[in-house]
Amino acid sequence: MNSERKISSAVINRLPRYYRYLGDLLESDITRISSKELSTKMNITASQIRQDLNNFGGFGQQGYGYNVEYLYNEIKKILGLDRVYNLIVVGGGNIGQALVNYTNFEKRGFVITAVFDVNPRLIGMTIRGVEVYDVDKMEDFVKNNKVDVAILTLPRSQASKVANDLAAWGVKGMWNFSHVDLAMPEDVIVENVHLTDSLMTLLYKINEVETEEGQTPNS
Amino acid sequence: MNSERKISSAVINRLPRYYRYLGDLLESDITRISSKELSTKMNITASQIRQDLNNFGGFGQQGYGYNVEYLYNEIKKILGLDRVYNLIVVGGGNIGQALVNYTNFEKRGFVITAVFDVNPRLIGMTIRGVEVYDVDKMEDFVKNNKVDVAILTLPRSQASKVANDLAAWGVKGMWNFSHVDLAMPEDVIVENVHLTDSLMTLLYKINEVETEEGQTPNS
DNA sequence: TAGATTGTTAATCGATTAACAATC
DNA sequence: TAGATTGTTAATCGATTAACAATC
Repeated sequence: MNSERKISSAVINRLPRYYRYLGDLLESDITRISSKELSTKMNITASQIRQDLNNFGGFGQQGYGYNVEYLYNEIKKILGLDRVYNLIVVGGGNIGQALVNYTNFEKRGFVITAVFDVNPRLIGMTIRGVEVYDVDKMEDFVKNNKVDVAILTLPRSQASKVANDLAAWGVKGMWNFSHVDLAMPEDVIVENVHLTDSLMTLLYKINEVETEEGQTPNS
Repeated sequence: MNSERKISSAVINRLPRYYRYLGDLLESDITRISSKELSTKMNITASQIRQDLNNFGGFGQQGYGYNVEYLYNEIKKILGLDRVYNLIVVGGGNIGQALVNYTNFEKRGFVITAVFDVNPRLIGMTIRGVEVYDVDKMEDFVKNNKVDVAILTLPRSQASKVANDLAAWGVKGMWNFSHVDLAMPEDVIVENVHLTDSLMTLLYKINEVETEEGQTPNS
């Protein structure tokens, strides 16, 4: 609640996973869970769970564990999921369109309000009710509508310039699917989704396993 | 080259980024680079670069630095990118289709050979030349064609069962876009792309910055 | 009350950074 | 040769795990 010390990225990255598991428990009508039980389900240590949660407060009770619904809602608040966010998609290609069509986002309160592209064949179209505008309308749009996050799904060559513009116009969050690293002012947050990199690490690990097996017959 | 000790995930996750920067340098006709220069470009320490690379061998030369083209090709080999991989997409929805349409994959040697879905309206269709089959044809396909990686872009409810089947049929790599954690045998590698989780951590950080600013006027 | 389980401090482990001798 | 920069060892830092007193 009070920002006593900075929470490490490692912890933050685990929060959505806790949130998901607690949501599942809630759906299974489980009302309480101990860090021990949750640790078994999630394949992490109970110690880590308790340490992680205690960064944000004491949500449990000795001898009892955690109330699932209460903890779920607390994590929801911590993640800031108790309100709606407005997002725009910049780059109406494959991935941009797929994200607009992903209906689960809306259910969670992530609302895509506009798509921007340079392609005249896309401009004026509507994707699941969301209009595609010419990028030259973007400045106006961003300045006249609350935009929490820009989803960058445009070619590498254009991403940096566009991100700089958006940051200058006040957008504080960049969800970056473009295959470049963005240099942003420190009050602008960038979260990268580098799909190609992700696939490459998978391939590395597949080959690593194959090599190991070749060398030491029984793992 | 020889698997003396296990390389940590932290290192592996950085390899694609090195590869990308070296590729960019190569395109700019830069022939040599020191760890110092590269560290400035990449915003990491020179020490980390040298440590990372030395997990795989000594690719540099004292007093000179690293030959860009040589290092680029070495990392390419380390990542296993010197050959072609066959992938299948399981779940022909938005994201599945977007990945099939993403032409950059093919250029890198990631070839999508088939899409599987349950939806009769998709089955028989062709996406950029790739046929969509009924999932009940999947076992045959996997057993008769080399499939390096299955891209899982199906609903949460079905993902675990399908992944288990695929693993049983010999698929060693799962690129998992479904919002569940998969429990696989240890010779099967899972790389998760949990888009919702990624967006949630972004939102957390945006709110964190706003709070800080509210409390301490000048950062 | 006794048992269970938290919150938290201390110990361990691993990853990053610094330092420097080796050497191109 | 002198200067530069690596490869590698040692020091530091941070994150994870273990332990246990507090307490429901």
